[in-house]
Amino acid sequence: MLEGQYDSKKVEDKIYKLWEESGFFNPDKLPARHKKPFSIVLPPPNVTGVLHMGSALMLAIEDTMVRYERMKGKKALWIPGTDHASIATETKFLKEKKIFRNDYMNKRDEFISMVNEYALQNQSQILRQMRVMGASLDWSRLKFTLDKDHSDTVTEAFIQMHKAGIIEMGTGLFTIINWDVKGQTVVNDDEIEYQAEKAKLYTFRYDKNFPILISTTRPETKFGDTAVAVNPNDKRYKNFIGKTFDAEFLSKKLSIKIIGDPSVDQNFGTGALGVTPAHSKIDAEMAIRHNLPSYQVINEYGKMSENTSALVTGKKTVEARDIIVNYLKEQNLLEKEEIIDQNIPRAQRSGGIIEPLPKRHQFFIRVNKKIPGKNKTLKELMIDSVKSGKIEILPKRFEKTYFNWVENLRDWSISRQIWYGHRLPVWYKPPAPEGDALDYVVSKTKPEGEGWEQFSDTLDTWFSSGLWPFSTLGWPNSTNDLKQYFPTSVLETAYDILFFWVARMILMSQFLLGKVPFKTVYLHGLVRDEQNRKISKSLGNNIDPVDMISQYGADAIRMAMIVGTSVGNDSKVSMDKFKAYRNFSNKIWNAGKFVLMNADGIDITKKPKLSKEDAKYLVELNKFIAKVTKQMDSFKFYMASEEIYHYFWHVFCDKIIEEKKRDILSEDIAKRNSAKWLLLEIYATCLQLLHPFMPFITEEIYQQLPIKNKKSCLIIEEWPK
RNA sequence: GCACCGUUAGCUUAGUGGUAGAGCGCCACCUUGACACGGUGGAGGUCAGAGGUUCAAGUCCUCUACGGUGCACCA
Repeated sequence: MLEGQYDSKKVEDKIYKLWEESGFFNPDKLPARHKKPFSIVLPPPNVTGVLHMGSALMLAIEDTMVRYERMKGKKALWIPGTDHASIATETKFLKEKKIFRNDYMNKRDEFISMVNEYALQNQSQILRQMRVMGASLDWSRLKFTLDKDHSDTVTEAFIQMHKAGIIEMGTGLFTIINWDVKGQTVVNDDEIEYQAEKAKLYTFRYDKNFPILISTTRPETKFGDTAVAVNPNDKRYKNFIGKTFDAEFLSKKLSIKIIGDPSVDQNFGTGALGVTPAHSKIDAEMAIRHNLPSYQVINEYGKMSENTSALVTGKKTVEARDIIVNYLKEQNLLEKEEIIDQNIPRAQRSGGIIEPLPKRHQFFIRVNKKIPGKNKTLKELMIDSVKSGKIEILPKRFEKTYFNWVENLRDWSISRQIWYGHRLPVWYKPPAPEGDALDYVVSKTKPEGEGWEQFSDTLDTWFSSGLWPFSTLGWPNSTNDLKQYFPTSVLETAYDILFFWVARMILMSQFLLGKVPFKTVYLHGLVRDEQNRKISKSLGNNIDPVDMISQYGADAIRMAMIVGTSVGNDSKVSMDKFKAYRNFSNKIWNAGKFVLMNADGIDITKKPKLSKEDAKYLVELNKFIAKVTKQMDSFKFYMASEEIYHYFWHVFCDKIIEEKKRDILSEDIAKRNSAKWLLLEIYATCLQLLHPFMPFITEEIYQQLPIKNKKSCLIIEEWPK
C-alpha cells in the first residue's frame, strides 16, 4: 500500500531492476502487439567525463519519445553507446594526468592502453548514470566506438570511400591544413574557434629597392612570399603586373612576382598583399592559379625554420615578429603601424594557436567531387536529403543554417596526428621519400611482403561518429536489425553538433547506403542556469544530474527539464523547478493513496452506470487524451507534459476528487460506485499519460493498482485512447 | 559583412489573425479525514518601440533599439 510521502530513493533502483528483468527494453522481447519498428540511436556521450545536464536533457527527451512509442504499440528500439572521442579524450587525459605524449614516443601501445583505461572508467560511470535517469535503453545492444565491430566498420567505410576516389591524399605543398601547434595535430575548419583581438597591421617594403608597399599582420611569414598580389583594376599597380623583382627581406633572398588577382581588396591596407602560399589557404589558392612556388618558413612547433634568416631561425613566431619589426624600423622600411581588429584562430580542444601550414600525406574527403555512378557530389547529396523532405529538421529554422553550412563546406580533413582513435588502414614502406609522392596501399590488413608499415595517423573522431546510425545496426552486414530499424525514426541531439555530427551522418549514410540515416532530426537547446549562463565547470555553476536525482528524484528532474523546453530552444534549470516537480511526484503519490483507499470492490474493466456528472467527466477525459496525444505526435513534449500536470493537479485533484468526496460518502450505492470507478479510471489513465515523462513513480504505483488482467509492467501498457 | 532567433506578469515562458494563459514566486486566509512537498481566494501585463496591412494584430509586413547565436572575412 502507498503510505507516507513519496520517497524516490526507495523506488527507483527497484523499479529499474524490474524493467531490466522484464526484458522489454529489447524490442525483440516485446509482446506480439508491438509490430511497427521505431528506432533511435542514442548520441553516444564522450567518455571524457561524467554526464552533465545537457546529457540529462537528451536522455529525458529521448526516453520520453521511446516510452511513448512503445506504449503506442511500436517495436521500440533505443540503442545505447559511448564515444571514444579521440581528440577530446586524449587532450583531456594528457591535461588531467599531466603527461606529455612525447615521453611515450616509442610506446604507442602503452600510451593507448592508459588512455583506454581512463576512458573505460568514465564509461562505466556514464552507463550507471543513464540507468539512474531511467533511460529505457536496450543494453543488449550496447556499443562503444572503439569496439572491434565498429572499428571494422570504420575501416570498411574508409576503403569504400577511397576506392571511389572520394577519400584522397592531399598534395602536401599546396594543401594548407590547420595545424594545432599545442595539440600537435591537424584539425578541421569547424574545430577552430575565433577570438576577436586587437592586432597591429604593418605597412612596409621588403627592402629599400622594392617598388611596392605591402601590409600584413604577420611579418614573420613574409620569408615565404613568392608574389605580391594586387587587384588587376588597381591603377596604382597596373604596370607592375607580370614583372618579377628580386628582394632581400632581412638576409633572406626572395623572388617576388607581381600578380593581378581579383580577390584582392583595393581598399585594404595598400591594396597590395604579399602572397605566402605555404602559410595561408587563400594564398595557396592564388599560387595554384598563378603557378607560383611555395616555401614553408614556420615549422610544426610554431617556430621559424632555417629557410628564413639567421636573425630569427628557431625563434617562436611572435618573437620573430618583434625582431623583424625592429629591423624594418632601423632600416626605415616600416611605413605605418596601425591597430586593427582581428580574429585569432585557436583549436577548440587544446586552445592552441592554429598555424596554417602545408603538410604531406594527409587524407581528405572530397565534398565537391562527383561520386562515380551517381553523378552527384557529397555536398549535393547532403543538400538533397533535406531539401527533398526525406529528412525533416526540427525546428525548421535550422534547415537554413544547415544549407548555409553545407554550401560553404570545404574538403573534410580526416587525418589526425593523435594516437587514441581509429588508425588509418593505409600502409607504406618507410622511409617516405622526399616530396609528395608516396606509394601506399589501402587495406584492412598488412599487405603481403616485407617492410610494410601502417600510417601512424588516426581518423577524425567524427568520421567514426558519422557511421553510428548504421554501424550500431550491423552494417556492412545485412542484418535483421538493419533491415528493420534503418533508416532510424528520429535523431535527437543538441543543436550545437548539427554540423559536426548530424551533417556527417547524412554524408556517410548517403554515400555508403544510398539512404538518409533518419527521418526526423529533433534538436534540443543548451541547458543554462537561473542567470541564463551556460553551464560549465569554469563558471562553477555545474549541476550534477545524479546529485539532483538523489535529492528530488529522477522523475522530478526529468519533468523539470522537459516542461517549458520547446524544440530548439535553450532551457533553464533551477532548484525551484526541481522542487516543484518533486512536489508534483508527491501529489501523484497522495492522490493515489486516496484513490486506492476508495477502490475496494471496484473492477475497472466493468464500467458501472455512471452518474450524469461522472459521465461528463469521462467525456472530458477522453477529449483531454486526444489533445495530449496530438501534442505527443507532433513532438510538443513541453506542452503535453504541462497539460497533464495541469489536468492532474488542478482538474482531477482539486476539482474532481474534492467533488467526489461527497459521492463516496453518499448513501446511494450507484452514486458511490460511479464515483469510485471514475476516480480509479482517471487516475489509472493519468499514470499512463504521465509514464513517458515520469516513469518511476508511475510504474511503482501501477504495480499496486487493483486492476484485473493488467500488464506486467506499465511500460508495455497501451497508450490511452 | 550576411543570416537566423529572441524581446509577453517579479522570474521562466505558452500563445502561428478573433475578448491576454500557465508554472514558480508574492499577498491574505485555512493545521478540513490523500497531500502544508497541501487547500481556498487574490494582486500583478499600454504583449520592446514606431509605422503599415486588416472589420480585427502579441500573432502578418517594414523599419528601429536591445540581447543572443551561426556563418563568412580576417592582408
